[in-house]
Amino acid sequence: MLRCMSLRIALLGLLTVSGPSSGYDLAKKFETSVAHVWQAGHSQIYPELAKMTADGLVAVGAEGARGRKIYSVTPDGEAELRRWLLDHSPSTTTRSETALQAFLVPLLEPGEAVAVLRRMKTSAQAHLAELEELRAMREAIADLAGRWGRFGAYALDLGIRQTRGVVEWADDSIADIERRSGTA
Amino acid sequence: MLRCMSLRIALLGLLTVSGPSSGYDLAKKFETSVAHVWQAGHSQIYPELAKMTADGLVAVGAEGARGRKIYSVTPDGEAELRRWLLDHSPSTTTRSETALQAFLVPLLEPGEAVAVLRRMKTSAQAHLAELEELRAMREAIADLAGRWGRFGAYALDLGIRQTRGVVEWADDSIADIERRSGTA
DNA sequence: GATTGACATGTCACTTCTTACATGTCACTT
DNA sequence: AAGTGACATGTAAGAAGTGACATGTCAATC
Repeated sequence: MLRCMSLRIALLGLLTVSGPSSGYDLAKKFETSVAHVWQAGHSQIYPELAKMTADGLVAVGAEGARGRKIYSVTPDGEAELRRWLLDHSPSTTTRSETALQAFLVPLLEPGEAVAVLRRMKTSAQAHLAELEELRAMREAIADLAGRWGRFGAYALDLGIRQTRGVVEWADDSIADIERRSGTA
Repeated sequence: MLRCMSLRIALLGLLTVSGPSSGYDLAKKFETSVAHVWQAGHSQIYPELAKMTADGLVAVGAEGARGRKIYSVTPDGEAELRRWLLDHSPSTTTRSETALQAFLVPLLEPGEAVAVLRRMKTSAQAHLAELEELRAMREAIADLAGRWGRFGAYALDLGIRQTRGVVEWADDSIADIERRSGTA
């Protein structure tokens, strides 16, 4: 019954920091920023912007070259975003394939389980490197990119900590399995 | 084009450790175990079990009292589960309302941002207490519940670490915002 | 002048997920 | 005998999300 707001909130936030932008621009910026915390493709973004326009949260200003529609956040949209951030307790329902593999891994033989955990560690390390590079780039251009301020910075920090946590967890779990299977 | 397997994998895993069970039993056990990593209700579980039966991954043995259908994992089902664990690299697409709030929080005034982060910390602490109690209970009955072995234990450990990470992150972020707004 | 490729916006079919509704069984109480 | 409540299995409508397809613009190259 209650509409899931996350996508529209993400778009409102992105549009707020970007200033007036086309759907195309938003979709591009989306995949290198907000997509790290809320995945969505252009086939979801375009219809959502249309609905948000109908609901008065954003408005189309000028229509630029090549049929670009330039969206801006309306006062209603700003209020909606603020309300969601201030009043909405985020739902905790999880759906993570990584966590599911972690859950099920004891069903395998110790050797196989260790192999799976090693793969998980490797991909977490790769992800970590990506995020750390992103943060390094952000810090390097911090003075130039004042426009964005700390937008996304705390989430990036959280992502880095969580991913480091996965690497450490994988190490400890591998050690645990080897200890248990060695003594068994 | 490629089917999302997570729900059927979760059910195969649960059915493997539970032994032959009814859909009802599976749904009950699901919500206190696998649901922590992959949320699903009975209205998704019953149809999925039917599809899995059609695909030969599980089979209905006896039909017990009150129309209970007792499912078991078939050799094909076991193979499917093993294959997914061994060969499938989990997709990394995230969709977390908490992380989205973390992302957008710099759009608020410092005071408001701190309030939001405090709320996030509180709910993370509550979640942490829940998970730690779950682990304490598991350890207490470890000898009796040999049936389940380490099933779910590594995921629980990961969840506890991640949730502790959120608490620490919230503390550090609050301190960061207060420092920045104090000197500004 | 034709082709290529980035720009730009959308739709469509399909799967997945959520909430609420619907139906019936059986044990135990009153 | 009737009622309550846990047991047990489903369906249905609609929202959300995915991947592929469709269409057209414009600038630069060949």
